[in-house]
Amino acid sequence: MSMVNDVKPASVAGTVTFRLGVLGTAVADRFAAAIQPLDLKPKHVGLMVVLDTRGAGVQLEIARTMGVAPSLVVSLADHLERLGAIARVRDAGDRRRQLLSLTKHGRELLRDCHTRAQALDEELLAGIGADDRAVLRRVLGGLAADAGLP
Amino acid sequence: MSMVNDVKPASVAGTVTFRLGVLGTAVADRFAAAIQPLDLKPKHVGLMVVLDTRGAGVQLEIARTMGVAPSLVVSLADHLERLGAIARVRDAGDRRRQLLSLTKHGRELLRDCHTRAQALDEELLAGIGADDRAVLRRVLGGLAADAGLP
DNA sequence: TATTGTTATACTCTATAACTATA
DNA sequence: TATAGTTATAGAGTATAACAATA
Repeated sequence: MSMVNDVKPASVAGTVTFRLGVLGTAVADRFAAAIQPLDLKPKHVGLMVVLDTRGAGVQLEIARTMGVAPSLVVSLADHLERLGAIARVRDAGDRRRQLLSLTKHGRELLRDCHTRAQALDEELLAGIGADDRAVLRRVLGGLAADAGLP
Repeated sequence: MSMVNDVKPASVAGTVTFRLGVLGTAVADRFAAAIQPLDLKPKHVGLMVVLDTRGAGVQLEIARTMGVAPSLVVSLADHLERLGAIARVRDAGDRRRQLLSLTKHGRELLRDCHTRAQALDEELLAGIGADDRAVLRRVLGGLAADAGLP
């Protein structure tokens, strides 16, 4: 049996739902500011992460994975293509399909995003001990997996 | 010394920054759907939480606490006032100021939001053990406090 | 003149719907 | 006729700037 009780929060402010929502918004804003010099927004990074995780993909499937409208994938991909971060190639077997894949430059950009995100992690987690950090990473990873996110 | 190493994630997808951003957005969307029947949006709840936590307050200060523009507090407060969730009273000492405070109905609404958020917590944390839940709640609370959030 | 709140306006993000090309 | 992608349009959310009332 556990030494730690799962005490329910006394107010909405203490729920994981509310806290994740508020913190997520604040953190996303800071991440957006950190990657602005790269001419990227969080959703661009999200698309690149999908390509990095699942390999090259077709736009409609990427839209489903990201939980956004297909038309949004078009504009995100347009921008990333202009930056030289992704390549768009027609599927020879079905010429309606566009296959998106990360370029070398795209992988470099993603690496740069990683560095910047790690710097924000350091600020964010400055007051958190190593054990708690590890639990946080593991639990957030599990929640993301449950939600079908990369 | 700790038994658990603070292993750095190998890609941006594994950073706390990225995961909080993505999860926060997803969770906020679900919370928004859950409170829609109450004619509330997450920012309305945020404003009520500020009033519940810090007591009655002046609009400009509330805007700073929430990290939003003062003009947004006007429209949020307009809506909450129409619902009968808050009262707006002119400060007698400085008649420029409006003092916002939760009404009885506002506290009831907040209680209802709490119930709905707890239900989402149960879904969200279904696969997480009690110890991990407790750590998650504590760490998220700490991060929120560090960020000056309620 | 400075400050609080409000109103007017504009911008960003994103979705829905119409359209094109291919199957 | 159905599907992948694109373009056009519209709506939500929010900020900035102009304005009004009070200090």
